[in-house]
Amino acid sequence: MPEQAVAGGKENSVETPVETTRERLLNVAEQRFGEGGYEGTSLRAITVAAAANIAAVNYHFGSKEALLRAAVARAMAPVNTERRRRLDQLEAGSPTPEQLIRAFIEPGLDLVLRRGERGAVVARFIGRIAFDPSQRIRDLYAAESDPIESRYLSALQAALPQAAPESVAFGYVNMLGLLALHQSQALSRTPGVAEDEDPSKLAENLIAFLVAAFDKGLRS
Amino acid sequence: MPEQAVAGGKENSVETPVETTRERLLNVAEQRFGEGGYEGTSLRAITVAAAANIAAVNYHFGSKEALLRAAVARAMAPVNTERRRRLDQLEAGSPTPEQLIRAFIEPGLDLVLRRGERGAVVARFIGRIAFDPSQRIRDLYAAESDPIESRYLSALQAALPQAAPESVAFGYVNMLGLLALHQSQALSRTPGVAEDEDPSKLAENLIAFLVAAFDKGLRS
DNA sequence: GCATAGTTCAAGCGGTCGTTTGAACAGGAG
DNA sequence: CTCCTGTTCAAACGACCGCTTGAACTATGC
Repeated sequence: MPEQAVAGGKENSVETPVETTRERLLNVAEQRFGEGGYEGTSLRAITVAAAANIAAVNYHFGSKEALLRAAVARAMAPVNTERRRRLDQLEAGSPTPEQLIRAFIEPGLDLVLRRGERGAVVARFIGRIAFDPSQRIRDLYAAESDPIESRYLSALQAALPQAAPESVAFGYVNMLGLLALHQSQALSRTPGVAEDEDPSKLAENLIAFLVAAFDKGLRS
Repeated sequence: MPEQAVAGGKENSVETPVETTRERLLNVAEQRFGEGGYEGTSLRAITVAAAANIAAVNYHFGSKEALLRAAVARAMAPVNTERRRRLDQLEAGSPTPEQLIRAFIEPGLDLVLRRGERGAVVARFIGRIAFDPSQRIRDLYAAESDPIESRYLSALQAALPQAAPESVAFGYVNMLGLLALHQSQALSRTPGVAEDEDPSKLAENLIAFLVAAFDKGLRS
């Protein structure tokens, strides 16, 4: 069984980008959980595809749900980092609704759709988990993006002073839902749809759609 | 075991609205599948809650998936009927985008949210199945609403002659997604949100949101 | 009464689930 | 070499899965 040196030790003279069992498990978990959902995917299916023993899951993570939690955390980390960075930057001035919407959507779609097959797998995974049938799984995703949520809401409210707070919250929920929808549709190309060929078109169209709805579609 | 007369025979002199085993199974299936998803809900959990034997599922429906199929068909029937009725009516003239959006959203939210607890259960069930993690389950929902889809798309295109066909399709997908989102959130009241108290407000807000997005947010 | 068709039942089928176990294996430190 | 720690392994655990069986029960038609 070809395995490599452990992470704790000193690195080899040349960087060897061999995946550890832990990384392989997370990669396959992203792919399978995003494809069949949490309940619909067995640990055995994951470990076989990751060329790992079944017990490796419990050794590295502790349980199936802990594996999912780790996968969600890893997938969301760069998205959250980028969102925080953009929010920090925007909060210096008086951002428009479009700037805020862009700061929310683009890290979710660009960061993730522009990176080829692997990025699309991550996108689908995030989108599916965010709307998993089970409340417990959804909470797991919510916990991961919770800290940013309140910052966005108050920034949006400031950018839309004429809109009622419930309307801003309503718009935010819709923005979140549509982002998750298009993330979860990554990898499921429907022939003839323009967005499939150019992911950046999808982001622009979604942003335009949301900007119009926020500007004209929220009651005072 | 208190059971009632069979449907095949003559009715009693007074109408006895006692549910058959078949109906109880469908009712509980709506509730549980909408709560835990298809994979996350066992037949045993359903049959226990329906006070039925587990073999009753296979006797009345044939399999777990066939039970789901029957539940989806029954839940969608009145929504589809109402949508067809409204489309027939609108296609006589030259409907505006708002009229078309209303004809799509209201049967999905009104018909289903205005009928108390039971209607909300049905709404959640439909919304969840429409975006189930498993492709096979989603197809099952799609098959149920497929015939109407093309009629809506061409009516929308006619009402928005300046918009590109891909944009109309994009807007339709978003409309479908947002409807399913708010349907699936039925029964999960978040305190302080205005729409929770008055479901008709939710429909109006969603329609206003979508109308604005369709009118100003689609590229030519 | 008796046969018949429709429905319900307890019990069990083979299979898969998430998790656990205890031994084997690897590499570094003393 | 000998510990020691971290990792992987085959095997098995009990529980639960969807589904089937064959008998019992019920109401109706003759």
